[in-house]
Amino acid sequence: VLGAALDLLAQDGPQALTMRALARRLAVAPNALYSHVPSRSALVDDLLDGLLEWVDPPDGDEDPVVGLTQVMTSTYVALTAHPQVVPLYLARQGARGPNAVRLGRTVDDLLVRAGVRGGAVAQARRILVVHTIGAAAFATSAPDTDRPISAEESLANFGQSLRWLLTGIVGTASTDDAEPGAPRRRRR
Amino acid sequence: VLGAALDLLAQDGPQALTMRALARRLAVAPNALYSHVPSRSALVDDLLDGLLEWVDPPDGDEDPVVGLTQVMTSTYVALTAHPQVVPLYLARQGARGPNAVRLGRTVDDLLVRAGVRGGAVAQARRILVVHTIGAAAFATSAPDTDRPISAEESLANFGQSLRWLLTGIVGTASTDDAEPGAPRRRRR
DNA sequence: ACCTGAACACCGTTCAAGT
DNA sequence: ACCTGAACACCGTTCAAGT
Repeated sequence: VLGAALDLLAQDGPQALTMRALARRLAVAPNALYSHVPSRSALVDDLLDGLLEWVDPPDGDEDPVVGLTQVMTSTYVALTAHPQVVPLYLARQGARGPNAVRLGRTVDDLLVRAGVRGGAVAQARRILVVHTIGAAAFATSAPDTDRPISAEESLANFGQSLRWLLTGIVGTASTDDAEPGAPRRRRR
Repeated sequence: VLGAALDLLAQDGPQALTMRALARRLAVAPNALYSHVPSRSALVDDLLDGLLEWVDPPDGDEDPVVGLTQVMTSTYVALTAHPQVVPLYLARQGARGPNAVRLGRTVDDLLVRAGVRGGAVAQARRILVVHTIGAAAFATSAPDTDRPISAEESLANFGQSLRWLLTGIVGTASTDDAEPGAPRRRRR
């Protein structure tokens, strides 16, 4: 149905995802699509939320910082796995579908378990989401002035910055209302 | 000339910035615009780089971490001051004009002065840029599930996360190849 | 240098009608 | 439920021609 839209995206880029082109690929009249999807923007929304389907939820019983690292990294990987979708994601400025909501709740839970309290939870979540989408956008964009960056490098960049952010987030929380290092289960 | 494009953007949103609408506003034929601008995408590029004109360059002799905070915050402010332009910025995935290049060099200089070395400079710059654009995008986007966020809150979010990132960046640099705190000019 | 008229090859979407 | 034909109101861009 709308899996053809993904094919079209992967093949010809986000620019080429038009209702008419999609209809052409499915060998139907352009307006036939409106029997399956209310509008082009709804189609894009479905596409975006569908991508988040592939994000692994963490096991639920490990160190919350490890869990956060897993979720955000998994999101980053899911986004960068479909480079052509990321620009659409940016144009929509984030997804609003059920998967996006579910993911937000998961992150909030982990933040709470990591010792973040009250309004800082939403703040920290927003920062993490911003950063992850932004990083995915840059990783999947054409290189500007620099030499091209490998996928491994991009992932390393992301991992590094994520570590810094998480250190800042739980560090602030723990110095405010917990023992230093308290959220961690074990020391190594 | 193309200041009318900014007016049109501010008034009717990024969606409405079309060559034909712009021509209508200027009371000329649509194709008359091609005497002033080679194409629509060139027009958008000029718009984006023009926005970066407003970023304050730091004084050049203060603490590099303070300088970085100033530059990135100024960039964030410049971006959020023109909310309608930010989506275009995202669609283009960053600017490639002269102002963008100049800004990149400024950031690199500050990073070097902060003790970051070699390949970590480009990595750190990329992270900072990603984060700043991402934060501006979220600040200027419509609220999704949450209650609306005030401009002050957004700026506070950004300042907080920027502090964390900078701590991570210079912290890593200084523990690797410098005395702890060495990049700082003075202690308070 | 800057503009116009006319045209080309596209868009998303709707409406009425068919099976 | 799913499709088609025809139409509406748009796009960006080009070409030839005018001043």
